[in-house]
Amino acid sequence: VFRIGEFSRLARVSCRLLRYYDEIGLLRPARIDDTGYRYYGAEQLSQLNRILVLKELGFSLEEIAKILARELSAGELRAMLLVRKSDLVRALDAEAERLRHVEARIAQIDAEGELSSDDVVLRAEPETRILSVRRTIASFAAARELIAELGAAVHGRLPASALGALMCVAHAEEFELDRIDLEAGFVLVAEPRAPVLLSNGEPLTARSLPAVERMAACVRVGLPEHAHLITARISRFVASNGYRLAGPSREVFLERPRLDRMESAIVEMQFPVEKAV
Amino acid sequence: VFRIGEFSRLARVSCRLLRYYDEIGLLRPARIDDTGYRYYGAEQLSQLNRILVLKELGFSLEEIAKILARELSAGELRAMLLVRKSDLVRALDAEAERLRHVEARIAQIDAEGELSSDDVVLRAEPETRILSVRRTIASFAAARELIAELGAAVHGRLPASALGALMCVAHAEEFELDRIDLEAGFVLVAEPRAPVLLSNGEPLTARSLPAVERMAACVRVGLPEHAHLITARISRFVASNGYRLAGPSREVFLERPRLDRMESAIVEMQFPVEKAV
DNA sequence: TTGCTCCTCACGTCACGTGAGGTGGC
DNA sequence: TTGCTCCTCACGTCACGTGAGGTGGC
Repeated sequence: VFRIGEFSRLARVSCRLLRYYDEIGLLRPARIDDTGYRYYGAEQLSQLNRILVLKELGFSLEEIAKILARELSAGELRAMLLVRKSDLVRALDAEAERLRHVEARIAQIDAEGELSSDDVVLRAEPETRILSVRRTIASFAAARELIAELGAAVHGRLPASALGALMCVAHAEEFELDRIDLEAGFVLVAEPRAPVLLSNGEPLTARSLPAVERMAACVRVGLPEHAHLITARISRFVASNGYRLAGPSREVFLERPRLDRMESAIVEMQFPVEKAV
Repeated sequence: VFRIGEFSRLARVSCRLLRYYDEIGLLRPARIDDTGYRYYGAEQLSQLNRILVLKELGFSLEEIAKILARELSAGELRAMLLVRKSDLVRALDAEAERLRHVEARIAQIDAEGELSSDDVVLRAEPETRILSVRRTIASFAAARELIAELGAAVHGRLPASALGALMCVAHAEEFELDRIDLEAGFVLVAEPRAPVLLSNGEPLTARSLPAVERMAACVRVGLPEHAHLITARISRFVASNGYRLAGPSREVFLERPRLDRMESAIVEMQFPVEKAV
């Protein structure tokens, strides 16, 4: 029979852990004398090892208590293990990706002498409903006109609360300055009840932008003409972290833009990416 | 300029996070009015994204604050990233191993209909100094005699505080009941100052048992003749989790055994294992 | 006036680690 | 008596989540 100090040395755990497990009722000592000293036997060592094994498998102490009390069926245990397994697989993937990011940053310091404090974030985007038109246009000025038209079409036709941010989707595979395949529209918070028409009678289309698992995003302030700076930054991020572009890019106007002050427009540029294997 | 709610939606973080970052001085809003409302601008969005990027890389908020304040050189950053990288590699390994353990348990439930609440633990053992003799013996009774001899040799020759547990090391590759290659001795807490001799004049040897990265261990109470039950349990653990034996096994007597009551001896059986690739 | 948004506490999280201050046993 | 071991609080951890209870702005 062992006092807590020796028992903790045998089991290679801390005294605090043993007192804690006693406190929560997970592992009670065989005996506690009237001075409060805890005494453990070999039986407790087996019990403790069982607990440590289950802890290693990823169960919480609360779950372990239930398992030891045989309150869980084999089926329930199996289900818990399956959940744990898929969690582990996901965690492994995420950790491997993080490792690549860390390696990319080390390479960056080695190549450039410093860690550029980038603001390119990677995140998941859910599916989004938008109300839009798609056109091939010849200049940034034409894009600006299209946006103005959109604003006019929507004005008063839809409750302000039904509309989210203004956004553009760049569909062209190759970017040509005089032939931009552009979709422009508004994020929809609620579906429109009636068709919305442009001044030329052309209707806006409500459709879904697909969900994107990995969206590389970066905020810029300023004219669309300056977008290539951000594009370059994102490209560098994408390349150095082992991704590649995977679909049309988006520009989300975080504030409703004022056409006379586009130089202070706040835009998030978004590029869908995927692992380049 | 955005209030906290809209800003949190744009950045896809919680208001609580923004208030917390304000509280710890990591990201201050552009302006706070006299009612306490926080106002954020596009500039803050970039800052926040930088923070999120660094958080993703695994830095703590405290470290991020230092990085943003440019209090760390590129060299220091590189060093931190290297540490982070090796942590990640280790974590990946450990997670993969945990995944195999979980899979083994699922397979166990599928095969046996229940989760045996095993008490086989896996742990790292440090190098250990022991004072021992090695002999080929013909029976368990001979082993018992050897242990008795050891106890007599040590009695009074070494301070009790210098001696740890009694232990045996089973060196034989193949286990033959009548030719057991057995090493028996005591764990050394302090080196002996003078040679310690057996009754026949043979000296005990002080030597180091190598450190073992993965030691599968299980406690048993009872006669050494019953050890095969535990051995079988450990073998099953080893096989079903994708390990294989890697070196001589050990028996550690957690309590100094009384030769007349070996049936209540408390012994930890230890088997070094390695990944079976 | 009614929602909606914002505010500041303040507790909870999970499994202990780490003292502080004091007592028991040889 | 002196160490050594044990005891019970009680706070700290890390980065927020989650109410409670109340106010500001259109």
